[in-house]
Amino acid sequence: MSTPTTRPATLDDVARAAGVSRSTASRVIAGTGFASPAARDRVAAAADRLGYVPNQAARALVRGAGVRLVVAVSGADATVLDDPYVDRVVGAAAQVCAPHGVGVALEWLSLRAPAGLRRLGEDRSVCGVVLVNTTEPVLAAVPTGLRGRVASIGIGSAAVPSFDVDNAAGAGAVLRHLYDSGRRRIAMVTGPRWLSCAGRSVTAYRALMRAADLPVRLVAGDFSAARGGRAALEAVTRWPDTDAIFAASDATALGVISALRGRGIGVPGDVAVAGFDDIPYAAVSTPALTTATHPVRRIATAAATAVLDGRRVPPVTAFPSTLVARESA
Amino acid sequence: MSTPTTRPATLDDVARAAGVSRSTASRVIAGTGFASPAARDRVAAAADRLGYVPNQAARALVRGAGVRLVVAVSGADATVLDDPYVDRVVGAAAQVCAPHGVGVALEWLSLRAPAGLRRLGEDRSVCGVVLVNTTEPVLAAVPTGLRGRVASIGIGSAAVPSFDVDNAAGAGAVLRHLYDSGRRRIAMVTGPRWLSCAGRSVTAYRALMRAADLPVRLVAGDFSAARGGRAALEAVTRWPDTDAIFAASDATALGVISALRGRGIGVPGDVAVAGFDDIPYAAVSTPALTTATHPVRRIATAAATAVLDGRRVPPVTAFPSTLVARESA
DNA sequence: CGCACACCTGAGAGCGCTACCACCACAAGC
DNA sequence: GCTTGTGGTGGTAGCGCTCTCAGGTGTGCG
Repeated sequence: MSTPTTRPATLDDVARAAGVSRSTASRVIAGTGFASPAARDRVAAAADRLGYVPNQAARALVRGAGVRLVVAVSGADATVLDDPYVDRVVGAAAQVCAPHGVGVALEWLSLRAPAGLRRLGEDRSVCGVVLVNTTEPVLAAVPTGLRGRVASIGIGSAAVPSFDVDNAAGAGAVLRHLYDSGRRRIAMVTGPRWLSCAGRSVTAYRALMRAADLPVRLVAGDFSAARGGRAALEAVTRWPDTDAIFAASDATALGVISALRGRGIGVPGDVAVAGFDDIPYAAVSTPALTTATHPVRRIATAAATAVLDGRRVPPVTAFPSTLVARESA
Repeated sequence: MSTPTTRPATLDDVARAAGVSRSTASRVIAGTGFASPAARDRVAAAADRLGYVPNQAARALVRGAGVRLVVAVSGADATVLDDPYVDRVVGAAAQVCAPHGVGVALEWLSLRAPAGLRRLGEDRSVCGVVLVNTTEPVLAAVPTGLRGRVASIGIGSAAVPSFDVDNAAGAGAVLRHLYDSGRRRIAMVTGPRWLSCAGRSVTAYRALMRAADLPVRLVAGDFSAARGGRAALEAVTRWPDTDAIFAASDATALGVISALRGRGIGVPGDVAVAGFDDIPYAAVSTPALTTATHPVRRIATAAATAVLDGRRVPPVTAFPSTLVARESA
C-alpha cells in the first residue's frame, strides 16, 4: 500500500473542474475583478468539492507580499523571549495573522540592534515587524524598507507608529487610590531602566508626588517578581516609614508582597501594595491585588493589525487603563 | 523625493555580482551540491555586501515545503485561544520556527473538528500542525495528508506522536507529599472533563486514593481560577472534613486558595492546597504554592521541532515532573 | 446599421527560487 | 585512442499563483 496521497488541489485543478480558465478561477477565489455569477458558482462549487486551499507561499511570491510577521523583542539577551508578556503578544499576533495566511516568528533583537533590523527589512518573506520593548537606538535603526510595515508596542517615532497603554493614566489612577486611602509615603518599584516606555509611569509617579508635596522614593526593578521582592526590601530598609509600594507590573507587585510577608510586614495593614497590568492571577492572589488594567492582547492585536494593513494608521499610545481596586491597597 | 527604495537583492543580483550563474549562487547559499572554494567565497562576499536574504516564500514554493506551522487548539469555543497556556505554546513554537523561516499561526479547532483539520491538510503553505487540547475525535479526524507533519501536546495516537508531562508522576508526587504531611481527606479539582490528557492525573489520583484506602472526592474544574474557586467551595460543603485539595492546575489552585480564604478557611492550616504546573506566580503567591513542575515550553519546543523535522520522531509522553514543596501544603 | 461602451474571459508572462540535466575540463584506466 | 569517471558549472523548466492585456459577447444609442 503506497501513498497515492492525492496531492492537494491547485488552482488549475479547480479551473479544469469548473470548466473555466485559470485566470477566471483566480479572480473568483481572490475575489478581484469581474466574473459572471454562473462562473462564480461553478468555481466555488469546484473549489469546495476539491477541498481547494490557496497556497499562500505562491500567492505571496507573485504579489511580493510576505508570509511572516516578525515579533522582534529587544533585550539584553535572548531570555527575554521566554517572558509571559512576550508570549501574550505573540499569541495575539498569531491569532490576528492566521486568517491572512500569515505566520508569526519570534526573534530577539540585540539592544544595539541595527544588523538584525536591516536583515528583516531585506527579507521579502517578512510582511512586517512588531517591535516589543523598543529603545530609541532600535527605533533609529529601522530601515526605510520597513516603512509602513512596522509598529511598536511601547515607544514609537515619526516613522514607527506605537501602541501602548496609557501609562500615565494607569499610574495616576493607582496612585490617587493610594493617596485617597490615606497613604503618604509611597515608594515605587520601576521597570527596567533602559526601557523608555516603562519610564512613563515613573514620570507620572514623580509628577504626582511632587504635586502632592510627597517624597519621591524610587527603587529599580525589571518587571520580574524576584527582582521586585528585592527592591521592596531595599525600599523598606532605606525608608522604614514607607506605607505603600506601587509596582510597575503585577509580577513585581506579587514579588513585593511575597518579600514583605517574608519580612513580617503586613499587606495592606503595614504597607499597601498596588501593581499594574491586571494579570489573571491578580484577582486570586492573597491579598487580592489592587492594580490598573493593561490590555496587552488588545494592544498587540492593534499593532499586528496595523502592520498587516500596511496602510499608514494612526498610532494609539493611550489604550485606556482603569483602576481595579481590590484588597492589597 | 520619491521612494527609490533599492528593492531587496535577489539571488540573480548576487549571482551577477559574484560573476557566477544563478545555479551556483543557489548552491552556495543553500549549501547543497558542489561549489569550488573560490566560487563559494565570491558568492558569500556578494551576498553579504548586498545584504541578501533568501525569500522563504519562493523557496517554499519550489520545494513544496510550507511556510506556516499551525497551532490548532481544540475547545468549546474560540476563547480558548486567549489562554496563557496556549500563549506559551505559541511563543515557544514561534521561537523554534524563526530560524527556519517558518511562521506560526494560531487557530481554533471545533471539538468535532474534521473540516478544519482537513483544510489544514490540503493547505500546501502549512508545513505542519501542533495540536493542543486534543480529543480522540479530533485525533481520528487527522487526514493522512498530515502524516508525519503533526504532533500533539497531550494525548496522541498511532499516527500522531504526542508530547506531554508525566501527569501520573506529577500528581503522584504531589499526593504523596500531601499524604506524608498527614492529610487523609484529599479532594481533587479536575481539569475539563472532555480533555483526555487532564484525565490522566485524575486516574493517578483515583489509583493512589484506592491504594491508600482513602476516599475519592472529585469535583469538576476547567483549569481556570474562577471555576477552581467554585469547585473548592463545593468540595468543602459536600465533605466538610476535607483537609487537602489537589488542583489540576496552578491557576485552579490559586482560585481554590482565594475562595477558601473568602470562606474563612486557612491554608494550609485548615486545608492544604497543591497545584500542578509551577507557573512563575506560584513562587510568590500567599501562601507560596506547593506544586509539581510542568515544562510547557520544553514540551512545546519538542512538539514544534518534531513537526518541523518531519521525520518520524519518537513521542515523549512523560516529560519529568518534580515536586516543588512550598508553603501551601 | 454601426459604433461606443459596458461586462466578461483566456492566454501568457513572470514572481524568486531550486532541482534536474547537460556540459566542460581534466585525470585516470582499458 | 577511447571510454569512464569526477568535480565544477550553467541552462532551463517549472513550483502555484496573480495580473496585465488582448480579445470576445452582449446591450444601448446616435
